[in-house]
Amino acid sequence: MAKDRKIDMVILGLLSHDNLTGYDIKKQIDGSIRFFWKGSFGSIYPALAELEKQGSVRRLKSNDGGGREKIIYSITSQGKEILKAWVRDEKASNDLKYETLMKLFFGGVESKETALRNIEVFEEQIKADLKVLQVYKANIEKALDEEDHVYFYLTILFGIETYEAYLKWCNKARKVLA
Amino acid sequence: MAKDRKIDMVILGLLSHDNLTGYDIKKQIDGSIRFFWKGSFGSIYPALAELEKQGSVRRLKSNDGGGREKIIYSITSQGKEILKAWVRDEKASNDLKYETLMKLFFGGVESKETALRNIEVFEEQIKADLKVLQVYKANIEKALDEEDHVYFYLTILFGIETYEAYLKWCNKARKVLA
DNA sequence: ATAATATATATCAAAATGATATATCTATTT
DNA sequence: AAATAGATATATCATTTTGATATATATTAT
Repeated sequence: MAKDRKIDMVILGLLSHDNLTGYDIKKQIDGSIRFFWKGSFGSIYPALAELEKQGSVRRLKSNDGGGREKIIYSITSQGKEILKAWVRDEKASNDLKYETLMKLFFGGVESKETALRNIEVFEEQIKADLKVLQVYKANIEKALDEEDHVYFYLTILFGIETYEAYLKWCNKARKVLA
Repeated sequence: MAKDRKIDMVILGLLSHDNLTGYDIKKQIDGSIRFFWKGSFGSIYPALAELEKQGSVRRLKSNDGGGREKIIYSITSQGKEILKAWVRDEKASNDLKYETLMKLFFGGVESKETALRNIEVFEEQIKADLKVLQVYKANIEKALDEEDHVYFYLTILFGIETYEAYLKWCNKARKVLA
C-alpha cells in the first residue's frame, strides 16, 4: 500500500471548509459524507498527528492549561496543494462491502424466510437513511447559490438516487423469491 | 474488532458451492461477487490456514509430491454451521467507499472542469461494468430453475439496479454543474 | 445532587489492502 | 525447438483501517 492514506484526504477536505477538532471531523464524516464514506477515530487521530508532522495541517489552538483538552486544526497551504492534486488525479477506487448482499448470495444454505428477513432489515435501514437525505436535500436547496454547497448537493443527490434504487431492488427481490 | 473476519464468510460461502483453491476463491470474488464485495490474496490465504486449524475447512488434496503446489479446500459440517449462523444473524454492515464521490464533495478546491472529468471517469467504469452484468443476467436467466441460481440472480439484479442509478446520477450531476 | 449523555483524545489488537516474491504451467510467437 | 508472455498458484509483509476500549471533562435531564 504505502503512502496512500485515504483518511488524509477526508481530513484535508473537511479542513478546507472549516477549522475542526478530530472529534468534529468524525461527526462530519458520520453526518454529511457517510453515504459514500466512513472513518473511525482510530484512523483520524494518528492521521492528524502525521499530517501535522509533515506540515499539511496546523494546530490552531489547544487548551494545554486548564479545562478540557481540545485541539483545533487548520489546513496549511501545503495541505491544500496536496488536496488539490488528489482531486485532480483521475484514478479513484470505488469499493462497496455489502454484507446484506453477501448473506443473500449465500442464502441457499438457509431458508427463503431468512433471505426475506435479511432483505427486510436492509430495507428498513435504507428507508430511514433516505428520510435523512431528503431533509438534507430540502435544506440545501435553499442555499444553492453558494458554490461549495453545489458539491454537497451532488453527493446528496447521489445518496438519494442509489437508495431509491436499493428500495426498488428490495421489491424486485421479494417478487423473485416468492 | 476481535473475531469478526468477514473474509471467513466469503470463503465458507464459496466453498459451500464448490471445492476450491485460494486462487479459485480470488477469481470468484473478482467475478461474481465483485459488485458488492472484494477481497485480496493477503486476506484469503491466512484465513484459509486459520479456518483449517479451527476445523471449518478441510484440505482435500495437495500435490506435495511432484508438480505444482495446489491446495483444494472443502467445507466441513462445522464450517457449514458457522456459515448458516452468520446468514441467520440479522446484523450486517453495509459500507461503501466511493473515492469519486469524495473527490466531488471536495470539488470546490478545484475547477468545475475537474469535477466534470471525475464524473466522466466514474461513468465510463460503470458503463463497462454494467455491460458485464447484463451478460451475466442473460446467461443466468436460462438457468433460473436451480435454486442456488436464484440468489446469484438477485445479486446481479442489485448490481444492475444500482449501476443504472449511478448513470442517472451522472446525468443529473452534469446538469447541476452546467 | 446525581445520573446519563455528549464531547474529546488516545491507543491497541485484529483485520484487510495492495504490493511483492517465487515458481510452475500453458499458449503463442519466432 | 526455443523463447517469451501470460495465467495459475501460494505465501508474506508493511501499511492502513477498523472497532473496541480507556480516560476524562462538559452538558443536560431527572
